[in-house]
Amino acid sequence: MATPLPRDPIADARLNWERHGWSDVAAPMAAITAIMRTQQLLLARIEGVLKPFGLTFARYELLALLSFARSGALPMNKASALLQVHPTSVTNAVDRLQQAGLVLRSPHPTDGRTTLIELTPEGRTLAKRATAALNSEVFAQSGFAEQDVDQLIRILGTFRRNAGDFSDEPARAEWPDHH
Amino acid sequence: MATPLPRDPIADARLNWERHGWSDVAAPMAAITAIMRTQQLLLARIEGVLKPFGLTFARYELLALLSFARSGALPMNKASALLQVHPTSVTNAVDRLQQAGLVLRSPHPTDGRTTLIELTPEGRTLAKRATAALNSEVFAQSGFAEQDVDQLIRILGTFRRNAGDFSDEPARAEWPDHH
DNA sequence: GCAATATACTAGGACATCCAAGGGTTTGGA
DNA sequence: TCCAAACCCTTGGATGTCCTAGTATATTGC
Repeated sequence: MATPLPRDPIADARLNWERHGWSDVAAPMAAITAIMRTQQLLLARIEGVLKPFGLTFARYELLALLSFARSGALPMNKASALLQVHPTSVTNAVDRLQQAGLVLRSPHPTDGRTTLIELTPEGRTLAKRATAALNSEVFAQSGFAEQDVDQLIRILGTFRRNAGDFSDEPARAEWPDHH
Repeated sequence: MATPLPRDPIADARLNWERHGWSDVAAPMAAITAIMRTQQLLLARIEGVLKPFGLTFARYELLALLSFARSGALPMNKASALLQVHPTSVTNAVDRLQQAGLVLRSPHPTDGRTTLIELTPEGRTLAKRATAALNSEVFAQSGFAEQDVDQLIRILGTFRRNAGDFSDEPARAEWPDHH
């Protein structure tokens, strides 16, 4: 990480927007830019913690998702939907996790199109250890005040719902589409 | 964008964290995951608007930065610092912008190590048009309530300062002043 | 003044993401 | 029944980000 800048570049961008007569959108521009930059900082922090485990964030997310599935296995398209990434990104992650012996592919019992991703014992162990590391080194020291965490969850939750990520109301339980 | 999920996957992840006895870090985990996902959604929206201009967000950011520099030119290392990306990312962006005739490289008048990035007239025009599009199609319809925008700017600003992005005090001080 | 150190940019490689396209499997309507 | 449409996964290509290393230029210190 380089030396801190003397001034906040996003605050400066906001001033530039206002100076050019775009005051009406200067604040949302600043908020959105701040989200982009914060994501970059958080991702770097997370990847730093995962590196000793030979994992990237994308691979960790898949591993963690599998570890929470009761059977330890999920169809690839389901993983793609839950992680909200493109199917090819899941293919990529599975390729590498499989090469590392952390997951394996198995055919779906009834649907010949579908491939199941299955956690190996090594994969389950590594997921546990990596989660413990993230919990203590990132999430427990997130850098956000407690009430700000709640604000973020609320604000970004509303945004994501409006963006079409999901459709439920806050707090309910049901598992859909068991085929 | 696929069909909305019936349930919020991040809220589910939070429940999983709590069920495994990690309640103390479940909320920060959810907040951080939400930031990652929100960034992904916003980036996709922005890139969609910029695509007709032949720009990506990375190239647009550089173009916009140059357009706010009085001389329309910046040293590459300065651009790297202000955009807070790795120098090689700037090299990459400049390569492509130069190929498109939007910027050009010129030697620094006094420092032989430094290369200046200069906006061409075409680059300046395109920056204006792209900014207008982003303002009306993204920032003016950000999907955040007005007071939530302020919250985001405050929360993420504090985070970025603590993370070492910059060192100045907030522009509009609500805290006791010390001059 | 000259060598050692620091700084600036670029080349090459690893990863991740998306899109477009292709081949196999299933489903559903004529 | 049967073929077209829908669905699932993978391959190949484009982009962006970072890291490491290498080259060139400046600055510093003796």
